[in-house]
Amino acid sequence: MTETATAPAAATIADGTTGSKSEQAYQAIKARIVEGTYTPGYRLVLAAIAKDLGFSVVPVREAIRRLEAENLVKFERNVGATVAGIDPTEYLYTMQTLSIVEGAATALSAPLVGEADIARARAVNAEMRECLKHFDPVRFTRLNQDFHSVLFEHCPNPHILDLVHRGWNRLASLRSSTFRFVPGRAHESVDEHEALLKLIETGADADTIEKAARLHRSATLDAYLSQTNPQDNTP
Amino acid sequence: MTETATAPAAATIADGTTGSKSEQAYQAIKARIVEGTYTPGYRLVLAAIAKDLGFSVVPVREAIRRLEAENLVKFERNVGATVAGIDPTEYLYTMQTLSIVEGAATALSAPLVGEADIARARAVNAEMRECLKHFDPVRFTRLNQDFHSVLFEHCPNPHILDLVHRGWNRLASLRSSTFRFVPGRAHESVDEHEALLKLIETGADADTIEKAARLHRSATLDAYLSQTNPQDNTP
DNA sequence: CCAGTATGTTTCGTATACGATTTCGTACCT
DNA sequence: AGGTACGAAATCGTATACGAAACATACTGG
Repeated sequence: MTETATAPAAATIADGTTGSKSEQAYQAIKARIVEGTYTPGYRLVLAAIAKDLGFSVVPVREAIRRLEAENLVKFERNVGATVAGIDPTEYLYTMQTLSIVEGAATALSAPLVGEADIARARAVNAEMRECLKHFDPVRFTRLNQDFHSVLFEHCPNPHILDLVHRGWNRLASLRSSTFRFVPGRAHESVDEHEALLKLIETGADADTIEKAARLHRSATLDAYLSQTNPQDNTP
Repeated sequence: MTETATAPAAATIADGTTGSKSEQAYQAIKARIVEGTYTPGYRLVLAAIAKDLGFSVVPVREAIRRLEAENLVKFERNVGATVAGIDPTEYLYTMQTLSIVEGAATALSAPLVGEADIARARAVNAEMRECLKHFDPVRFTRLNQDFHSVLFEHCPNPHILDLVHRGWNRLASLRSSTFRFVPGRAHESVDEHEALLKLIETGADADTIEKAARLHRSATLDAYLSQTNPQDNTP
């Protein structure tokens, strides 16, 4: 569930055959970024990574190029690649984009969400509510992703789904999302989750679901913004 | 206006210094795809392109990797890359995605669209109306892109804007869009353009504009679908 | 003591080379 | 005659190697 496959269909490899080294490198580096081994700003030196993974720099270069296209790393000519940290502005852009594509994905996915899915989502949300007491932002954020994954993962349009995954991946660099900064938002979030589930359960129309999902996300963004209003570094 | 820069900011190069060969290769290949020199299905042989461009295969490989991430080319392991033609299913996915992101971009862009922009858009639309008589789908499609570019290009969120560009680029492979198949749609399209302009002019709220822009696009999609309903090759 | 230049080190960019894999044509067997 | 197996050609994947650019540092002249 926490798995966030972003690779285009052709590159999706499940069995033992791990694919080309280029592909392996891509998976490996992405994993390290998403799981936090490579923190934002970390300098990705080609030779070092190549040696570490055990093959030459060429596959590593290709992998990094792909990660660049996904905006997971920032690449500068003749200088090198660094893990793309998210400054407040980037965070805003990413969240706004995600609110739109995830809203759409959730709406498109809704008719295909079965009772079992609803139950699972509700279970996750219960865990989140439980988690509110001994508040752990990292765990809470992971559950949050699990919850939403259930709702949008059935989206029949793979392009949109891919965009949603990419958005979440970018956010994964900050381990704890907004909730670390705006703990109050966590409570509201859990409640909105339940409301969203009710909408899907009762078969509300697509537009209503889309709006709800979008608002749910942009509310998180707004909470963050009103928290950190003094900052304003436009790029 | 017809320019569709998709490259990430860092790679945007305007002056004579054309940047790395990798970058040059990327630009060159993309240009050939978009302008139709490489038609869908065209087989991109590394060595051939490298020789043609005058440098080795390594930069070409990287370029193709980037194009793959943009879904402009399809890449198959140990087989090679081909220009990603768009089959009906892909067309559907792309148009649906575009309807969503372009709708959002247009809405976000609307408050920043000035009178000059409106005038320009209206001029383009007049040309389109003119073009309806001696109908030329290719020209019409290009004007169509110009028109919409004016409306969404001010979108303050670069991520969303990038997604819109990518969508248009993918569609660029089919030179003439839907209008070749459903000429009747062209008339409606021109009328809807005017309606959209009125909405923006009068400062309609974001939601209204977004819906109008989205519907405008999905109507084109629907026209195409009802035209070619017998086909149904799910991937 | 500071500024500007020279030098050295790190890291990237690209070319070349060779092994691996697929594809296609042809000959052979049934 | 049709299908299968083998082999050659084409093409990709990766390693290695070397030149070029950027960054850090030390040195010299004012």
